[in-house]
Amino acid sequence: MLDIKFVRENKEKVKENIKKKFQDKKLPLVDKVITLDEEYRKVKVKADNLRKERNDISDNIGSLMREGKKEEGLSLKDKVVKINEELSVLEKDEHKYEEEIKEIMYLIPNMIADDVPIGEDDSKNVEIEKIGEPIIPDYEIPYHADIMSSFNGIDKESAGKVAGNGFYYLMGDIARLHSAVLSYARDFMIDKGFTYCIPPYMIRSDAVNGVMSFEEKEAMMYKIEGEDLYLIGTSEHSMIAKFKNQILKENNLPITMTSYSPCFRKEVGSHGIEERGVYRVHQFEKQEMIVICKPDESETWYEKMLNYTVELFRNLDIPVRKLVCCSGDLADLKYRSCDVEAFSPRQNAYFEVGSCSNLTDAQARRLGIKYKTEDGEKIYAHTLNNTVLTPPRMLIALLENNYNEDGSVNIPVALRPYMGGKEKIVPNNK
RNA sequence: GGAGAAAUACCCAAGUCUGGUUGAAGGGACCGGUCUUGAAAACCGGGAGGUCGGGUAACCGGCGCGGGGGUUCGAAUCCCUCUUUCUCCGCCA
Repeated sequence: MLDIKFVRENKEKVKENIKKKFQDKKLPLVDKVITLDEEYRKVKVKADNLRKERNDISDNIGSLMREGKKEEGLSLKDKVVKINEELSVLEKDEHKYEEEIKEIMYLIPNMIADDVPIGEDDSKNVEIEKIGEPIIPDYEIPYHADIMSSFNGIDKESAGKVAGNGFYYLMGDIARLHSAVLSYARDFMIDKGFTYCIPPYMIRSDAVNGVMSFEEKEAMMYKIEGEDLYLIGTSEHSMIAKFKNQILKENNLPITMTSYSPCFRKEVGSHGIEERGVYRVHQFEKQEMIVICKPDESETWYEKMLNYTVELFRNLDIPVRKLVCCSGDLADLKYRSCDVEAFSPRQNAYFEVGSCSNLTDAQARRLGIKYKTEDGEKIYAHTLNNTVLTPPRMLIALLENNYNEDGSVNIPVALRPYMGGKEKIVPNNK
């Protein structure tokens, strides 16, 4: 969400930005919101003046009553009644304009960084760096679900009966590996100075509306029947909403937190749920990192956060690449974003395992997250979020990159303490 | 889940019964000063948060006492509703 004043003063820039994002259908909204804003301010001045008049007369009545001049006081009532009649019309308009303006402001995308590559969709995303040497062994790497099966580590059939498509049972070493990577990720981020947090897994509608767009909500969020509660799609939702309507102290910034949560997603839309594997599912778990900082620090934090993810994957011997999101693939609140993709030796390709984003002050303005400077000035903070890692997707990368010809899977050194010291896990039938 | 109490500015807190000179007493913290080698204490003085709007500006105005709505000429104060906190009971991992 942009500042309406910014839109007023930078009309062409805002339009240019919309074009860059290939959302030309939103172009008329800019002029519309500027007109609405002008109308709104006109009405507000009128209404403010009337309210002033009403307050004055009412005060007057009060004084007269106190002095015992009851008749005189009561005779002024009619005036105020008339003012109130006039006012009730204006206030309706005032309210209407406010709502309309807010609605449009929610639709106008955040300004994107100057160096974001221009492109319509994710096919135009730009690889900027590969880290780690991809190794494709001369033996075949099975599909991840088949690797898991060989360990008796997955049961999607039962999950289908119990919960439906898009769910899974993980078992034995595979389940343990799942917990191990999460624990490792947690400790990794704690070592980077982040505060570990376990947030609510359900949030109210006002929190939901603060952290995401209406379309996102419809496509992602599960609602609890009969309650004003939604299952979170990522802990970022509860973590950022935590600071809603708060004025933070400057010396408490940056706030750096790493949160764990299960994530629930309807995955309505383009891709749908895949039949066999655990790549796209309704429920998964995630270690997340969020930063709330001063505006001039957000770009530095963005780089740092992105590199933390890369470092973590490298610690687990998984080759990755950074893929910068192009303008059209960037969600409306984002200033810039970069996906981290892990190498799949089975497909000889990279696949998405995380996403790092700088939302500048767009999310903070929506939620009212500010900080107070030493001079007493209140400034919207910048918010950033990034995936640390998400099993089960992480398990796909881990299993494929550490798969041996005999079907066993090596455990990276960093994970061994979380796996009872095992150097590798071996399929049940061997 | 049941019964009761409460939410006032950065913090504590008066005002709510009995609506009007209360946008809010008092204190703490804060800022300036006196004293002091410096600091603390004491004393003197100072301004009060947030947000929207008008104005080149000085400045002016609206909203605002947990959120939303209502009654009224007028609401911190009365009514409804939601949220949160506390106490007691029940239930539970």
